[in-house]
Amino acid sequence: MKFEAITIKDIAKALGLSISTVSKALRGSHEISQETKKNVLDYARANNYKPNPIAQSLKRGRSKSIGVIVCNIDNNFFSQAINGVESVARQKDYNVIITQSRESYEREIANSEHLSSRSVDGLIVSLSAETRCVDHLARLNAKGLPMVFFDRITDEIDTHKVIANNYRGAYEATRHLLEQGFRRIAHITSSRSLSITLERLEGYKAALQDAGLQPDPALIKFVQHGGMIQEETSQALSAVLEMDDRPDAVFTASDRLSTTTLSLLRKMNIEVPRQIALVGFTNSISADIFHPSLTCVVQPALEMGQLATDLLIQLIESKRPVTQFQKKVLETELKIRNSSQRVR
Amino acid sequence: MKFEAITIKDIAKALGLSISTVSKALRGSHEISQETKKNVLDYARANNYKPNPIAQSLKRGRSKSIGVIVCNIDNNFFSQAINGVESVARQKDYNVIITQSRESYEREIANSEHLSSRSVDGLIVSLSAETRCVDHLARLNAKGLPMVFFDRITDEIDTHKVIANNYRGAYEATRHLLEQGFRRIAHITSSRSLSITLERLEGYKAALQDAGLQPDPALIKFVQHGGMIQEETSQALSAVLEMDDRPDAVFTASDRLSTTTLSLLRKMNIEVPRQIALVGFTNSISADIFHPSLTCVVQPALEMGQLATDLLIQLIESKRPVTQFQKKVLETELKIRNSSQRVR
DNA sequence: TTTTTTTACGAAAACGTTTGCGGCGAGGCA
DNA sequence: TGCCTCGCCGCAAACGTTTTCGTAAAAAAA
Repeated sequence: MKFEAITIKDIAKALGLSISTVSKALRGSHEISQETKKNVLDYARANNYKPNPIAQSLKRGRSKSIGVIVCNIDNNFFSQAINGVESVARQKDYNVIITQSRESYEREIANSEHLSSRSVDGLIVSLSAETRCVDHLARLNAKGLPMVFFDRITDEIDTHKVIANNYRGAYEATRHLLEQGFRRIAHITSSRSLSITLERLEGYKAALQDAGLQPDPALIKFVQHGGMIQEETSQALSAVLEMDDRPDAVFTASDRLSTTTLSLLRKMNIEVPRQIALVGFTNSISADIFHPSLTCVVQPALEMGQLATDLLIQLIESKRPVTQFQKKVLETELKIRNSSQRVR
Repeated sequence: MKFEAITIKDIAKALGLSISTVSKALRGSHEISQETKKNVLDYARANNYKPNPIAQSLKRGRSKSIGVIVCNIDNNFFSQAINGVESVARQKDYNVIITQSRESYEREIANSEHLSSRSVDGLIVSLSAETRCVDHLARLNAKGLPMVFFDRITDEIDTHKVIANNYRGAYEATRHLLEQGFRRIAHITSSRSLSITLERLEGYKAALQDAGLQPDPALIKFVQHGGMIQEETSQALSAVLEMDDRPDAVFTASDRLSTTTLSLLRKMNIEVPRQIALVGFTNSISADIFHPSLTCVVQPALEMGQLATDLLIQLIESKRPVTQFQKKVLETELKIRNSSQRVR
């Protein structure tokens, strides 16, 4: 089962030229005559010659591919972001290798090492919920592997970062609930170790405080695996629902968390928003057909993916070591729908 | 910005051995003494030696990577399927390179050629909605590139195929609507050229006929880009809704089509299922929180991805040319929810 | 004409592996 | 002692490129 393509050597033999001449002709070198160039190019086109990218990679020490590590591809936010990555990468002739950590620290390490040994030219990373230590990535970065973080970033590695304005998104979501008249707003969020968790938590707290309310720690629940394990979300939700002074609204901080919470509330026959209101962070394209339609903070996932890829390729192709890194913050959008409407 | 790792050559130099001895020791060859092997292995481990996969690819003519072509990763069915692909591939130490055709014939061709020139060892393909001719894939397959089709397959290329039992899925969905008392059931489906379209259409028709009803061609609408372009879906839906003898139920044949249809009905203020019932093909994990919760045919996406990958790797690693190909058909599951309940 | 420059090409090394083959020393056998 | 076998290892070619350098012949300058 061998798959053989035409090589430079074949062209050289066919045209009675040397390998190096053909190579140079193909790359348009000035030291080859117009006539020879034309001959080579014509022959190459006619025989559908495609340079072997593996040989090129070996020779050039670059593979023209970038690795992506996300927790989960089966998630609206990340699939949209990857869409963005893919579009930019393709346009600049890079391949994309996608891997999933599934919120596991172990798998994140394995993936990063595997990708680097596969000689990707750079990495686009969104950290797993379990990750507390980023040494595995710091090591690779120190060795010269360019990387860009997006969404779930870390302060410990100095490189480009792309995030949504999580603070503002959360602030506005919470303020919206407050404006609707809700007073006890629970916050169900992801693992404490994630940057997005902290940022969104701060936005939530600030909105409460600006409204003269004191954030109640009992109303803040951390879900270890970001909603991937339904049982965890269920426990967090039950905990706040069983409180004596039950909250009148919930603000969920991630995609999976939001849909799961809505689903659970429905199973418990708790009416949204009459008995409890809900605002979530989600990029689901179906949020408008949920029951009730879900008010949500939408992140510019596609743009984030594109921007991260742009920055990464910039890093990869930069002649001299880059020392000035940027942290791009893109605005979110609050889509107000029924799940947050006050019912009188 | 160079990223340099330790090579066989470094090990050889350090231990005063030849390159070939080191290589053989690392691969556990019998012609190397136990002692030397141990030395080499120990040194390699101590210095975190990782063979350069690019050099190995070049030498061995295999890249240990497989390419995937789907229309759209941002789609529940496909992201789940890719999940399956990734899990099996990873386990067998293959890389996965994912590309999207976005339902474009051109992009499908470009992707397949790009992947084959990237020397993937095999391809997992689900055809685009625009694709009518599969010569580009047939050519690659004839040249010896193993491939497995899933979901949207073709009869024109003889290789392994993995599909859901679309006929039965559609049959049961339609029968369910009939049992609920609906009589005029519209069918909104994808491009005529897709295998899934035909199979689901046949199931739909058969159920009607078995119930003594004659399928009405006017009730069957084909949407060219499988729901990717909302306007097309909107037109198809409007067409059936504006009929004098308006249908009392709709059966949508794909993921995006189903969510879009529900969304559109809602925007038109048409109550589901009171004014019109709906059953869809979808793998959305949120179908239970839709308004109304959506009765749907669920495909075993994960298993399909896993199976396709198993078969592909089998093909890739087979010593002798495979001539007997299988077509695996996995059962779907009908999840009955509110959108198909008869309201009296 | 002779010398210098330019043009156009080829030889060969290199990227990091794998692998067939040949060699060398030691031990076994006659 | 001579021959064969066998265990262990190194040499070198190969995978398909890119790139440096060398070198003919042709063109320009003297």
